[in-house]
Amino acid sequence: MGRQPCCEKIGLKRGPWTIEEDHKLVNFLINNGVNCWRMVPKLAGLLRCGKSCRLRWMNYLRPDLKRGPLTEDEEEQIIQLHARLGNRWSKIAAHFPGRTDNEIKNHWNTRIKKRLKLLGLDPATHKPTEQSVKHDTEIERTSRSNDEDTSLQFKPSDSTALDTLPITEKKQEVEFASDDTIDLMQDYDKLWGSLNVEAMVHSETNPSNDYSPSFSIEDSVNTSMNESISMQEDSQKWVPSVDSSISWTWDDFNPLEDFFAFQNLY
DNA sequence: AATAGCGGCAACCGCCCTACT
DNA sequence: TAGTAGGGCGGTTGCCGCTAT
Repeated sequence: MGRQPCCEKIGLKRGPWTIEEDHKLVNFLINNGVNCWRMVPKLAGLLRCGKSCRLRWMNYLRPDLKRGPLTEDEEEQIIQLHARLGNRWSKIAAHFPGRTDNEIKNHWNTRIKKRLKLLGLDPATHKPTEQSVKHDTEIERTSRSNDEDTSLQFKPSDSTALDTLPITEKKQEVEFASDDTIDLMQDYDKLWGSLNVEAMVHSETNPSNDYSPSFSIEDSVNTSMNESISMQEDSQKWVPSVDSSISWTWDDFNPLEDFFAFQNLY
């Protein structure tokens, strides 16, 4: 006996959301908040499944979303977190206020995976591929024979990250961070430190692409782990009181322009 | 100018987890 | 304690726009 579907799919709309649907959903959530996602489409007058509404809101319409490409700094953090957490995208996303798990997952699949492969690392295991192991051994031998090139030695810059985690998560993450993983994290620092990877990747994959993040790295750096955790907690509460907590400053949010343009029609 | 190939990303699917009764 | 409903999550799909030919 299979599980019942989350909703009656017959007669429901699927595919990309229209401006009008976005407007209805945002309007409803602002005025009413959400107690039960299943009821949202009915009450908001949408021919969508409740899950679809939730997804649209969480991944696209939420006003606290940070739009724009991920910075190099964020990418590095994602790689380090992935080494500890694996494909637990929501856990990883929790460290990046304003970023969604879907966004990070997509970014991982489309860009970071390639980047790691270029570095000779298997994105799934974070272990060097066979070829690169050979290559690495060569380098290791050379650097050792050339004597103590300290520039290649690991500096544990990320060693304090775990300290800022909640105890339960800390336990979970420490369990995941095997010796192998820690070694790999050390390798990352070595690799990132010694290579101008960004330039390399872009010159190989898209020479004309001028990679320029639309916001400063400071944004993410200034957001400490503690802040991200408190925001994570806040995000559990804010939806029901959405009307009081939103400051509508979706400057870069294209659909919003359309949303307001749409609203002017009334 | 047309079109095939490719990459990025929004959205869907279905299983898992948790809270509630 | 067991059963159930509903939300959360990760994997996957398919569309759209860009680029190369």
